Amino acid sequence: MKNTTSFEIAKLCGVSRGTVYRALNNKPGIKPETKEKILRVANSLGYRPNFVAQSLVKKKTMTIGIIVFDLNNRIFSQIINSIESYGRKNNYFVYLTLSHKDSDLEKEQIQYLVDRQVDAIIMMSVNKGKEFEDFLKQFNIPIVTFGNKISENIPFVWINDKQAIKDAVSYLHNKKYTKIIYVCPQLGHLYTNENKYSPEQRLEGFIEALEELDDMNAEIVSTHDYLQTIHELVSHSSEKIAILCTSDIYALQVAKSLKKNNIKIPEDVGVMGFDNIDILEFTSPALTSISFSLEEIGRSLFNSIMHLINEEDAPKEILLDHNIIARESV
Amino acid sequence: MKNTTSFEIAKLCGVSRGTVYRALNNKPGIKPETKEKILRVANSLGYRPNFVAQSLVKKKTMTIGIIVFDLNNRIFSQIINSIESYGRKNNYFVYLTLSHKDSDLEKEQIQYLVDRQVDAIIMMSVNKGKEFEDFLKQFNIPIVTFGNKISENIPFVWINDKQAIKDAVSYLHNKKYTKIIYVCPQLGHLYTNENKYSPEQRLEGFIEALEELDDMNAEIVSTHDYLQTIHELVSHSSEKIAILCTSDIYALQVAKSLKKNNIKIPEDVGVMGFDNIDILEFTSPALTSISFSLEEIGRSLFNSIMHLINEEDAPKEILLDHNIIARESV
DNA sequence: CTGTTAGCGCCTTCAT
DNA sequence: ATGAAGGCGCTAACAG
Repeated sequence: MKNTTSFEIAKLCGVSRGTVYRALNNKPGIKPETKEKILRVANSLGYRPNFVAQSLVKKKTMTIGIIVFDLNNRIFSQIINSIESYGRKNNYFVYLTLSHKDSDLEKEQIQYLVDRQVDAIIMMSVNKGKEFEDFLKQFNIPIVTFGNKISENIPFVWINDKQAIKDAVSYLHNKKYTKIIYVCPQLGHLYTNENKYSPEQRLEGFIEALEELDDMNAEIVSTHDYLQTIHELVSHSSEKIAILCTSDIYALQVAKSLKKNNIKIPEDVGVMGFDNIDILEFTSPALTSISFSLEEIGRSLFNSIMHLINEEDAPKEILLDHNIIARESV
Repeated sequence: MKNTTSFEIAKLCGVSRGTVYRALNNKPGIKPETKEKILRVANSLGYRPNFVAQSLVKKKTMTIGIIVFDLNNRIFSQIINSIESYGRKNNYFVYLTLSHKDSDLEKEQIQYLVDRQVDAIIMMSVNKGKEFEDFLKQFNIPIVTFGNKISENIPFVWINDKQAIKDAVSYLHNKKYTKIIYVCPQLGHLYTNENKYSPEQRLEGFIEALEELDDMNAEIVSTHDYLQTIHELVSHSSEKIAILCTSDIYALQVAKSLKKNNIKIPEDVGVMGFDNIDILEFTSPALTSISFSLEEIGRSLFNSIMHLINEEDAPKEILLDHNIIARESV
């Protein structure tokens, strides 16, 4: 069963397609009676404009492409959830594509999104640097990023990672901890080209924070066997130690490992996470973490992308608020 | 900067668009030399076919619409993750749309997806029943569902909820529990039209399981203040009680509440969840739960939808395996 | 006010 | 082996 077209309505009403178009799109210059008749007929036929044809001629698809690593990370899900909601209210639909942290795949996905004429792209990218920026420039399409900044020239919405870690250190300092074990993903591999802007910023924040303190010792753990390393560090020390993790998943892992070794949190050692994922309250002890609003990040991303789509400027960097959610683990 | 079209290539090569088309699409009936030349020119111009134009004429957009409640539920994220992966390998893109459990919104989203000419829809629906089935039928578009079954006529991929709960009960029975408190969402409201197929199946499974056992007491808790209710049930009883929750979130909530009241798990009372979300191992005690592969559900959904798109039959019901992940809470 | 016409960029059939 | 022409369904400028 074919869809009815504006042409069929025209025939049925004994008018031209131009007139039908005017009626359907509230264009001026049409007699009220004919307009009404056309609308009535269109309605009775269940007429729906062909969106693809519209897109073709208008060169606008009312869709936004989103690229993230995957949906295992709750952060991505929640940001997408937020973008989708704002999108819907503005008649934008969302293409969801995953890069699986594969830089070639990511580029491929961008190419495909562009092929499909999306009006804009929102992404957290694996790629980075000038070359990638040029790659993006060639498409001449609005792009907004989050999490990992690509360059100063591409709008970026996130939190102030550096300050967040500084705040965490200061929080721990106030709690009289004398040593912080900082747990983060591996950085600075020369052989990888992965964009690790966010973790890098956090590490910088950590180092800067330490420089401002003279009564705080520190250790940075980023190896694969970090649990083992931490265990050793904790065992052979008489200091008051806090373990500051750059993601809640690390923190949960650490807490589990400590408990298994009968090390008490927070009595023996403190643990702090980052992201404030939704189940922290269910662990015991409940984990202290750094929180920020993913809903707001989504809103801000959408906001910026709308500006760009409308050929207005968008801020090159928007850093939203974060705050420490104090629970029992530290 | 405009995109190059096949027409421009034609001009540059001094051939017609038809010939360009043949070259670009590996169609027979073209001299190798001209083909090569066209391809070379196309390549040097960075030619990319206009996907929208293609969709218009082919009446195929190579996109699948997905509708779920929202992305707060990890289950949805993971299923979508899976579908996206299979989709990508087959050149399908995914429109992600959320219904927020709003039945009108869900219908609207379906309409919009159809307007955008998606090739198929995969969804977990809020709507149900004959009327909704007819609503869907009118679009004449491949649809596959999961989680909540709409009707016997619309393909459905999920697990055997009923059997899963039966297995859980039998597992608890073997563990010598004499009473089960079953925690589930509110069901059977006459004034709501929400599709609660999955929770209903689970409840039926629970009731059937009980009927087969004569040494098992039970209590069903589905009120909003279930934590309070449970607390009372647990306090005033000398039986060996297990609390069987139809979702891990309930189970976590219950466990937290019990711990707060100094009731020990599993010594004083057992707790069991459903879904086996990824952080159960981090709680203490680690929660026993019912697990099933969301990756497989995604794969199966995609598989069925491909069959339907290719106008082949797809099974009306596919129930994948589940199994109990024994941890410490029961 | 309404009709005509020419695209958008691609696919497809029919001639040559 | 190639070209010409019509069509997908809608938009938009121009006539009348």
